[in-house]
Amino acid sequence: MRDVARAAGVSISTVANVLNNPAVVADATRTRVEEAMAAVGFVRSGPARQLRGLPSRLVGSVTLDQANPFYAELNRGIEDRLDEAGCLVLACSTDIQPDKELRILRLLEEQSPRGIIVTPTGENLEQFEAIARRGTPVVLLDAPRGALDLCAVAVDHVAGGRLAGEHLLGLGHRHIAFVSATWDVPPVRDRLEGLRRALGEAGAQMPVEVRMDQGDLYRGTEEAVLALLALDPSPSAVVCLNDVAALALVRALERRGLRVPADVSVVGYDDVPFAAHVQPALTTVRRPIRNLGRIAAELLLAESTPTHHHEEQVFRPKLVSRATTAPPSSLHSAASGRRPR
Amino acid sequence: MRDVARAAGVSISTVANVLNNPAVVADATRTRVEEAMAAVGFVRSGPARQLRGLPSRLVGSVTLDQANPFYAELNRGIEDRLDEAGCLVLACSTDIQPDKELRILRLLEEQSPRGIIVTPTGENLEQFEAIARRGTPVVLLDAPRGALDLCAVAVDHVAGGRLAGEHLLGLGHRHIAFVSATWDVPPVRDRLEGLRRALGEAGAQMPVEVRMDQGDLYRGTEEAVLALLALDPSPSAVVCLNDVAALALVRALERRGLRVPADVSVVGYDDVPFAAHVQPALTTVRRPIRNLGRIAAELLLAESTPTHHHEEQVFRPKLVSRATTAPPSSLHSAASGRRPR
DNA sequence: ATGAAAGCGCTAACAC
DNA sequence: GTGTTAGCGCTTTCAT
Repeated sequence: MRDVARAAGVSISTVANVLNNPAVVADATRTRVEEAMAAVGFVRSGPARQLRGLPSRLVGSVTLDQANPFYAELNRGIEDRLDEAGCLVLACSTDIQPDKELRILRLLEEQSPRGIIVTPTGENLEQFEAIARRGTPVVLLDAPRGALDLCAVAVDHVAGGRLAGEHLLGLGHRHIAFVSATWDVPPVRDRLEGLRRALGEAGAQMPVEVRMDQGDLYRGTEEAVLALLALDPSPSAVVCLNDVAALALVRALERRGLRVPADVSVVGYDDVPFAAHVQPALTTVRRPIRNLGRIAAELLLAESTPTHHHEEQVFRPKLVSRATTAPPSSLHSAASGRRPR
Repeated sequence: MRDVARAAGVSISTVANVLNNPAVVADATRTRVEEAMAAVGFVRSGPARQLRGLPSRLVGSVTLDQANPFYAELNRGIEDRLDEAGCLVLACSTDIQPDKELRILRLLEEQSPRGIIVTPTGENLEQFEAIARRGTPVVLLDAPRGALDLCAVAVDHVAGGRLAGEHLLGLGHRHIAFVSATWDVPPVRDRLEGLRRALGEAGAQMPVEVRMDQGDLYRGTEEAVLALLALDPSPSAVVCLNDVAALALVRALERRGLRVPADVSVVGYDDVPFAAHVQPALTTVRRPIRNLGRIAAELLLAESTPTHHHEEQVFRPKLVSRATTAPPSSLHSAASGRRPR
């Protein structure tokens, strides 16, 4: 700004005025200053403005893994809304490691961003309240607000799990397994809980949980399939924690000679973009991914309005029936205690 | 820092010393200051540090669309390398709109980030040199360095297109189409160019280009398939600009009763994570996506070393032969001028 | 309509 | 070992 002022032969505050209050500046002066800005290649300093207390244009988005199709899509929703407000997304992945999450949150907080949208890795949600108290608004994603003094956008995963269960029950399945991951996270536990409730209320057998190592998608799914087949009675259907796992599982099942859905039904979760385009197309529990992101960004932006009250938006997922589910094979329904080979 | 100093009964510079030069501070004082920091809930101000000229911890990543599996994966590679250096990624999408790209670049530059990694939407690469001249290092991704005074990580897409062509020629295909998008971007043009060269050298018929509207994946692919079928001779194989398009095309082909690869072969591009897991698994031209991101981040970080020289890293893609390609059906090879119904 | 001056939170060079 | 001070680029109040 000093350079611009000198080049235009005016004071620094006049330059400031053409920037922040152009109406107050004489037309001739303004033009001169604008030309000077172009000539000098002037770029306003965000950090300096922030130091003066103006709102930051940065928003943190902390997800479990931005490469995962679900979070990639979510971040895009966040970006779209923030872009409308002239803000930028800081995309971070925790890999479900609480210490990495902590480190990232600290780093983010140091940038004094406009706020942070976070998908927590664990149960310890107080740390987010602490961040908010220190002055950086936090909105929780995929975590219930509970008693917290924060905004949240949540999905009723218990209802989602129930939806998956009821769909399979309706098709006649009685032995249903749940494939989870080696790590644990409340949204996944809730899906299993919902499935449990659906099966319990129908008097069906409780779901067996098989954990799949997603670190090595290939070996992990092979082992999960073996574990599934080793069950007695072997399940006629399996609900997966998400679509990525479901797709991998379908392939592993097929490699072992089992047909989906003829021999085993599979239901995914999320309805990520590829779910409708794989073969067979995934039956899945849909949540409006991009919109989740938009709403989270919306709540975050609203935090800076004077009359703001914290708010929770809860989404109810829907079942999308496609081609990976069907009634159980005669083998399963005729002799449910028998294991097909 | 003032609050911390007061709480610890020391001066501000002592607080600064425990932060930046802890060795020089007496143990007792240091502990006292550290306790005060915890009590006050002290968070260092990034903006203030930057104002003092210290390196920023922010790096911009400007891609065509961060929700696209290719860029999601790329950003993860960038994030992984930056994380090691304590830096954060600002993930932006241009949607291939030059004006949006310009706006985002400006916004990014205002944050005075450590640098910007950009996948350009167009041919006008001088703007990036201008940004670099103004002090924000830029590394080009998926664009050739050319005569530019910038770092770049590029992929030899001409070689990639050629690979796809040679693979299909080797299987016996002579009539090959190329599916591009409604927009144009140099990396895609290069793939077509490579394909052209391969076919030309083999004396095969030049590829026909069919543009697919990716805005509406469903209708876009339907129309693309119709256009493909309307060709005379109808192609026995098609090369797609990327894996997302390839997957959609395979599905649309199947909906029209054509089998892949029995009736038509399809080759994708990129080898995104799902490519190996769809059915039939995509034959594709692979580039090391995550690594591309890592290297780009690496080059960017290296810009701040004193002895830095701009550098270009060129990657040569590889063909991954999977299940969407096979020799042409007898129909095609017997009567190449005839169109199957 | 334009300019002078203070201060945001921090760092670094220097004095004590 | 600890404190004093100047200044990074900007905004804003107040004077002219």
